[in-house]
Amino acid sequence: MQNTDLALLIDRFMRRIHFGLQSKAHAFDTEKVGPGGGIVLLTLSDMGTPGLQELTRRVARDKSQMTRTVRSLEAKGLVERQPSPKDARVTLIRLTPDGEAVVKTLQQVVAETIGEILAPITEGEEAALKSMLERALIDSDPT
Amino acid sequence: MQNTDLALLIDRFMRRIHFGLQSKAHAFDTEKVGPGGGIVLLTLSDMGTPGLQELTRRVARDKSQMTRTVRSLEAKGLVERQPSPKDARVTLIRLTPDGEAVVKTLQQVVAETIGEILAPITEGEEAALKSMLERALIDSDPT
DNA sequence: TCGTTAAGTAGACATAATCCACTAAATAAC
DNA sequence: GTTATTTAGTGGATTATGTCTACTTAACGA
Repeated sequence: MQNTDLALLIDRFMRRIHFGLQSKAHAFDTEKVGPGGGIVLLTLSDMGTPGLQELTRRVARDKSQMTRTVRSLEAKGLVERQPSPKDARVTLIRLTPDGEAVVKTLQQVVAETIGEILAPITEGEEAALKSMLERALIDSDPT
Repeated sequence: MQNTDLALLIDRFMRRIHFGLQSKAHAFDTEKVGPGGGIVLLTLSDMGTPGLQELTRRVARDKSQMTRTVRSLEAKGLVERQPSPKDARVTLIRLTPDGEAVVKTLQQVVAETIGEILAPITEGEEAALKSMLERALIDSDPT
């Protein structure tokens, strides 16, 4: 039941990834999207065309923060926003072609970085890890 | 090689933990230590009496940030600082009895929170998860 | 002893989190 | 149908974190 160390490990792991990416950032983050924007872009490529609220929940950020992040991405031409035809309250967000291109680069660099960190882990274990996280996160909507 | 989603999963997982803890914070964070301070306290209970630099590397933060965090914990009487007898440059940091007490509470709440999130995961898998993270983080000193 | 490296501190600035109040649209209650 | 009540999104204000640089003091190697 002593799961505290797991939290610490996960924290260190996240920071390790963050660090690895940052050390390469100058080489690929040409749009100066930053970690926050990067996660949003990657998540968008996963979700398609969500509303802002949906997106916010998925990445577990604050609404207003997400508004600002998306605006900044929009200003860079990486995402588009348009009102939903079904519900005039919601704004649908989607990657532009430029955004897609950035996502591709991001995916490569992220995969490479994680690959380095997970070098001592077998592929089977890695798959197991993904599976665990997916199950743990399914409908764990912390609203 | 498409490890991008793993990074996203890990990010969401961290945020999920963060969120879970925060929703309970008012009930247990009586010292208003915050997430940053909490991680430092837990790490200290793991390390014993490290120097500030050691501690900094372990939690992967910035030196100067750590100085401030530790100072604030010291002001709350949760940690003690004393110069190392071996090297006059280093300041050793250690939990006070009050700090230990806070750590116990933290450990309980963290374990509980993670337990909730990891409910769909078997104990065996959880152990495997820890083992993986430990191996991945061993001497991955991103200095 | 001198130059260099390491530990810690402090300042300044940028980014991100957090809280709260507000508008507008949808939906539920009568 | 008109009035509450949610829900989506925005904006402001404040605080917390991250990041970079510069500086002090001590250790250490030549």
